Amino acid sequence: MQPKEGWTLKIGELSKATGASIRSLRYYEKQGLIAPVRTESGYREYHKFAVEQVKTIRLYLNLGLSTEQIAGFLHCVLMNEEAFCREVLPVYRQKLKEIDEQIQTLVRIRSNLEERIQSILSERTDNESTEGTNDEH
Amino acid sequence: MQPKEGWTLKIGELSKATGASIRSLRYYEKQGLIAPVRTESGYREYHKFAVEQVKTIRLYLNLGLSTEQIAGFLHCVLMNEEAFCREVLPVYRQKLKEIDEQIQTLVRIRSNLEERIQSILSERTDNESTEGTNDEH
DNA sequence: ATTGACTCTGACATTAATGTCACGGTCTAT
DNA sequence: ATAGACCGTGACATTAATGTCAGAGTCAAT
Repeated sequence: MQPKEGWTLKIGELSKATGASIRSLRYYEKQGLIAPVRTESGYREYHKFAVEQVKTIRLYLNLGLSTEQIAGFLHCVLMNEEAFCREVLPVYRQKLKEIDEQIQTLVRIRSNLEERIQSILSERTDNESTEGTNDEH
Repeated sequence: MQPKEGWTLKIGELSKATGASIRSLRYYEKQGLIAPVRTESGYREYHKFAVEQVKTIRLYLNLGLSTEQIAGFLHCVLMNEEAFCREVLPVYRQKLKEIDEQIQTLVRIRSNLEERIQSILSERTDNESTEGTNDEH
């Protein structure tokens, strides 16, 4: 049964669509990050939006945030329940601050790295004229 | 024995100077991230540079990099063995790419968050004139 | 009705980073 | 030389995220 129009996914389909393992999807659910409904027979039924949601979750996870941290603001970011979210404003602000810090940190690392690269490059062209300056990719 | 001039640290001192636990410092060593020398009696003796090194390590760890990944380029970043580092250039470039992606992602998340905040704020002043517009900090 | 692909739950395993505890050696001051 | 603070190793525990496996139910097609 191909996902027809704007429909629901079973867990295996969602897994393939997002790259997250089935195991992980169930884990995310237990952590309160996604909430599929259930069919009569107990199968998980995911809204099509879940694809984006899960991708977002994985993205956060890759940045070193924990499911707990993510859970702290994800229902607001993902679902559009602004009304419900008013009380959550300080949380947003806090997150914003944290993200800013992370960005700063990354930028610092980035320029550090770039400096290193530059210094290697300049030393190289210094000693060995131009040999192996090719990008190997 | 206070660290006099440009001297060495024992593990406890390094721990206090960096915020990393003694346990973690030993772990970093086992992972090949730092290499203190040993006194006759077997005590670890850290160079004063180790303070910066460890801070850098923790920074990377906080960004979700593993000790293994860090080890992959840290000897180059930390020690100034550029000559030895030439072969490691592609690794640098790869990292740089990853970091750029992470930054991009974060920036995206950031503006998403900011949008949310704005929309909550505007909705609020929309409905309730000016009540509770105070920052709760 | 039977098969095969999919799903469910639950349990156990694993990896990374860290904590903690036990037991023993070291260093310094008294 | 004895105490107290520090250090060494090794073992076991823990947390987070994920893998894997077992036993059973579901669904679709034949």
